[in-house]
Amino acid sequence: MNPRSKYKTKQREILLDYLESVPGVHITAGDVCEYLKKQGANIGQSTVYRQLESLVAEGIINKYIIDGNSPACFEYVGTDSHADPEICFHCKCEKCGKLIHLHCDELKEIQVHLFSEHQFKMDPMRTVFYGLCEQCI
Amino acid sequence: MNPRSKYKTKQREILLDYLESVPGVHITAGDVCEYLKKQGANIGQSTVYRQLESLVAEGIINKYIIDGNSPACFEYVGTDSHADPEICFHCKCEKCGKLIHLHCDELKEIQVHLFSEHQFKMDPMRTVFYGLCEQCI
DNA sequence: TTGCGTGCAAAGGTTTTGCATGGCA
DNA sequence: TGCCATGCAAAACCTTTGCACGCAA
Repeated sequence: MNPRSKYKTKQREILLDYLESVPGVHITAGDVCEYLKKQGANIGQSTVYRQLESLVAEGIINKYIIDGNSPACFEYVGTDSHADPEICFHCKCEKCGKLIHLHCDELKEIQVHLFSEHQFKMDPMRTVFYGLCEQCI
Repeated sequence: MNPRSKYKTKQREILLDYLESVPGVHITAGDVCEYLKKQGANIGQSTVYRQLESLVAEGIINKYIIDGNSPACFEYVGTDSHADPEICFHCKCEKCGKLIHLHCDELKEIQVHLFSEHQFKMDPMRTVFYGLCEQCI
């Protein structure tokens, strides 16, 4: 469950606090660095990238790639992995950036289909549907 | 429809011939450059990138962004714009990194479902299913 | 002749990595 | 004490851009 967070460092805590304070907002690694510098917490950019990578692996934040050349976006999604057995799917609007959480049984059939027909075990936590939301269509 | 191809240059023709010869295959800009160099057709990489961009805009090839850091993938889809463009879905193995592309009608129903039930217009070009492939399960 | 396409090199920006140091447990 | 995390700088990487030249129409 916690592939990387063996140590609880000051830097990790600061970073996590910040991400937690802006839920539902997508932030780039550069944004994080800039913000931290303003706060006087001078954390190296390598650390920021490495911690973000860890947090993604732990499922605490999500990583979104909207466009190949723009920097990746991160977003806090919480730590309640143990409490929620419900599988959650994500839709990300490419235009306004909105993240939509879906709890839909029908979508679970994708998993079944991919597994039985294509021998691919899809991971709903990591998979994001990109497209346009209701308002942006 | 043809935003850029005002001139029909030798380079464009060579590039298009190559792409046309490998339909349904994912190719990166780097792959193209390497192949062309082997063939003795020394086309500058700027030209490759610029032509690929044009061809995407014209709808002759598709561009897929699988992962933020890996290079973008291109795929020939043909010039018959009136015909039904073949939609391609992608599965990426989180373990071995293998990319599987699927041409599956059943998966198209996801699009329909997401649109009719959740008012979300999913973009297959950008959406990637993450999980584990047959060998890595 | 006109001006788009090309090619080279260099820049651009994001992310990763090497290595010595520092800090958590 | 042992090992992981950090930080700095530099590298790596893909892609874009500036500019002069060449070529299609």
